[in-house]
Amino acid sequence: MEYNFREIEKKWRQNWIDEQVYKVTEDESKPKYYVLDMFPYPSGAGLHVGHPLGYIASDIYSRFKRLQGFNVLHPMGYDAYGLPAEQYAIQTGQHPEVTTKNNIQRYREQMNKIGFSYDWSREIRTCEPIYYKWTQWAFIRMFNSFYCYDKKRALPIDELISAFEQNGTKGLNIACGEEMEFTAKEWKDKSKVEKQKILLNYRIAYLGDTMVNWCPALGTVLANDEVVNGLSERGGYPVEQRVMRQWCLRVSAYAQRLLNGLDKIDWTDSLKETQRNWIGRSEGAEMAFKVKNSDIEFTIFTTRADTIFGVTFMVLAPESELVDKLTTNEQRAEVNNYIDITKKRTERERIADHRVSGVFSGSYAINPLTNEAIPVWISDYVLAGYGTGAIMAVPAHDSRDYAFAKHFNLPIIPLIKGCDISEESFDAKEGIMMNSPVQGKEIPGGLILNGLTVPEAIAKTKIYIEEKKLGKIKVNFRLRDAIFSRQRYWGEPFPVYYDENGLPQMLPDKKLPLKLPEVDKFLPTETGEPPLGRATNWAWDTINEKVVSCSLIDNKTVFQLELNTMPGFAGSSAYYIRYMDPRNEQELVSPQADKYWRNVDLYIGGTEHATGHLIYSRFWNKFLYDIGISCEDEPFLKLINQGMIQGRSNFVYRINGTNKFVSFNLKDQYDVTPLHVDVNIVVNDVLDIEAFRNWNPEYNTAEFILENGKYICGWVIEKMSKSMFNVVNPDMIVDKYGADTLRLYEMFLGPLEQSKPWDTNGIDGVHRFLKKLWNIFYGNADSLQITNEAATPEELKSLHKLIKKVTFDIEHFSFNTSISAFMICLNELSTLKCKKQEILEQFIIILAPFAPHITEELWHAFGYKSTICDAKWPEYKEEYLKEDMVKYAISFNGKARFNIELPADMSKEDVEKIALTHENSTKWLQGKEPKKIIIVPQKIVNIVI
RNA sequence: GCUCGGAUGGUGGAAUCGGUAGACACGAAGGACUUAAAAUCCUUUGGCUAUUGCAGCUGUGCGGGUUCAAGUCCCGCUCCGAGUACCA
Repeated sequence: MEYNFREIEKKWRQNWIDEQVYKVTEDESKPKYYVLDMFPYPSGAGLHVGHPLGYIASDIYSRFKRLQGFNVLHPMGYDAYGLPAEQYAIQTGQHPEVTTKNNIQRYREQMNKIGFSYDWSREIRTCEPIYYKWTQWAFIRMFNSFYCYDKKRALPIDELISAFEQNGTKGLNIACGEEMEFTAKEWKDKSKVEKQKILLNYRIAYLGDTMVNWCPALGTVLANDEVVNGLSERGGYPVEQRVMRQWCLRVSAYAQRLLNGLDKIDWTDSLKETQRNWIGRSEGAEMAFKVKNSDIEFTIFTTRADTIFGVTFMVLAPESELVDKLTTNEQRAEVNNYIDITKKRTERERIADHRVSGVFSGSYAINPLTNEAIPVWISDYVLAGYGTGAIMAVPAHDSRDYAFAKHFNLPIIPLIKGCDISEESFDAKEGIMMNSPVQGKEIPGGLILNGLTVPEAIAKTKIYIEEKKLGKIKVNFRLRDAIFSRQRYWGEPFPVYYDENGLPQMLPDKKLPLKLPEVDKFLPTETGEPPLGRATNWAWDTINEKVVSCSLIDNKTVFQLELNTMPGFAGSSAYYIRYMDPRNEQELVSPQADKYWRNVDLYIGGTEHATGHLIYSRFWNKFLYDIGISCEDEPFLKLINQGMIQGRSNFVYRINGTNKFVSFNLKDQYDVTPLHVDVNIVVNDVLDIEAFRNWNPEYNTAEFILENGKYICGWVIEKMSKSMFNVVNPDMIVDKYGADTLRLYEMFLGPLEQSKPWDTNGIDGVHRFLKKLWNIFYGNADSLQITNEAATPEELKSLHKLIKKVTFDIEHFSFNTSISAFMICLNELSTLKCKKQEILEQFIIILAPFAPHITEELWHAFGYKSTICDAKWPEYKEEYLKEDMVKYAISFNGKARFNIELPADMSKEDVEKIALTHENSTKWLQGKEPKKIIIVPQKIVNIVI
């Protein structure tokens, strides 16, 4: 009987759906294991062959864990809100919901064909109200919380209000936008509106004025990656920097916890490092500088307090509020001119173009350690958003300050003995201090750093600053708060309306979800409002607590609802929690479900989410942990990044000016143009000439110059894309070879975490393996050719070697090597002509996670029901693996010379004796006495002469 | 610039604790079966030298080092990839 994979796979796909074998529920009798894939954005192009890589790996792991007796939660869903569907809607008028639904259906069909063991009853879609209700709910919780650094957690905002009422801001160590100070009395005297405004400075979800990329032509804020060279990625319109009032999440409050948490989780070092860099903790000091002839004082942040004696100027960011205060009348015109110029430059331009620019403010600051007056400059190399937006410049020991000083001819004072600063600054934190203070400028009782090493100087300066109250030790983070508003249609609406004072108010929980309204077009309004401004029913009636027509807005009881929507990461930040209890309408997750499933044990996905989703998710989870919803502080215990699958494009070579094509190895003899050719009509780099003629009418009459009767194509690795004709669709592979072959092949391609090109050149190998397996069972017969004879030691050894290897490999996510092991074992078994059920049964079980369809069919042929229900992962037994004879390599001075086979239980001394007296040994020893003999058990006997 | 990876036959890749490098697979060459093709099976396959027979040398990007023994560990480079970037 032939291996008819099409029929087998179809049959079992249906059976699994009918029997609901993948449905899981909380089961206290079994240990839980949660395996999660990063859910996809359902794009119009469908899945290509690169998408399933991680899904196959996680599926193998899930099935493996299930066979080991774990209760495995393995869900899938869709990150359904997003830009492409909205852009498509703008162009075609097609509602994004319709496009999204169609795309989801296609994704689902494609995934079903690959035989994944998802519990589809738990499917979630971020754009469905039953799901986004809880995104909105969590947002309201964040609005009603603040972050306390002392308790290291989020707390209800009411606690902050009572703290203000009792002591004002005294003694509070809490996350905020700008530092505020007031007494309890001052607080009580403030109006209700003022109080609300102050509270926004502390809420975890807050409305704040932040610098954004604003694209006037598109009428929306753009994310950094949507802006290319100062122009919008879509349409190429200019983008400007603008301060806008936006919803933000105070992610920065969690910076230290996000950093600490990395030590507790099993992620790759490189990914942890990426997150550490992104969080960017830097320890330093904040120091106050007085302005000469003024009572103004400003603070700067520095990690090099030790270089204070080398400060020769100060620099303010152009956006800093201090600029206006410190600019003197003589300099005002010049400063304003400079500010105007920098405003027009986009963030991109500033980053791309590092030319030195700046302007003198006219003011001088007083160095608190030397009492010298130093000029205050303004330059765009200082960023408003980091630290205090002001720096002390030490040109001798900072390359940017150095460039600035050289350009404007400002003094440079070297502080490290022997450093050469004629060409560039000396930035390293090493060496012995000098000029600190400069000889002859010592202040009685002042700080002296001369002769100390840099680390000693840093420590001493910090202590001095604190003692003299010149400043304080401060830890700064690069991690910034997340901007949470988008001027988009296709996203979660905010459960927010604006009251008569323009202050945001949350909708009551019981009225959630606030559903996305219908609009006539998916564009901004004529007055520049976001698309939701087009909705006619988008006002909140506070009396009847429902959405009503905008025409009823009176700003007394009926108010405007928020017009922004939430960004893409809103829905993906806590989806893994929702899978635990996806249909619960009363709670985000029931405490029972949460306590059972806890968090994700294994998360597989791409590395591109390192500084986005994986930071937001950890933040979101920590918040839910603080408010008692999630019982775990970290959401993803182990994380594996699957590599990207690149395209492998094929080329044909057309002789210029003709319709003649020359084979790859002969092309150098002609004047040719390489042309992309559809990889689907090329097999092992050999062109299917007939298919090529039919591929494009232009090539109907094409002629070919062949080598060895074949047309060989050239190839190159590039991104998988339609325009390169290198997109390979998984459906096609499933159709041609079957899902099991696709699964095995994608794993066999190479290490999971490595990026690699898709290349079907080796797919026959794994397909042959499955055919060979089938032939062991059926051969040419139509009935099973299996016996009940007892297995021989050789057969048992081959099998148990395999069990040991595959168990180890799966646990280490080394799927490519386990497939090799299957092939080796199958070859051994066919050499032994093994047809024994005892052996083959177990072979089938361990292959089941990799190739579920064929194994299910063969398992069923044994008379069992389903590997998913009645199979158990076998344990290997060392006793079967024992070798009777051990091969020793006899080596002289580390060079292996010959092999001998000796009984495994022979003592070291006897092995030594035999090795030395072996006839071949005398040749190498030449009568000399060996200096040393080293025996590595079961491997090598090394004789040192 | 900084951080983190990587470099092994014609190709994808193995070598899990420093122990006979090249498993497994593809491709290629030769052979068997077949009217023929497909499918299947067998042999060879890092390079060089030798080949009637054994065999020998060399070899994991480059240059050093440690060790009886290095693809693996240490030092110094080269190249490639990823992330990040005026973060004071």
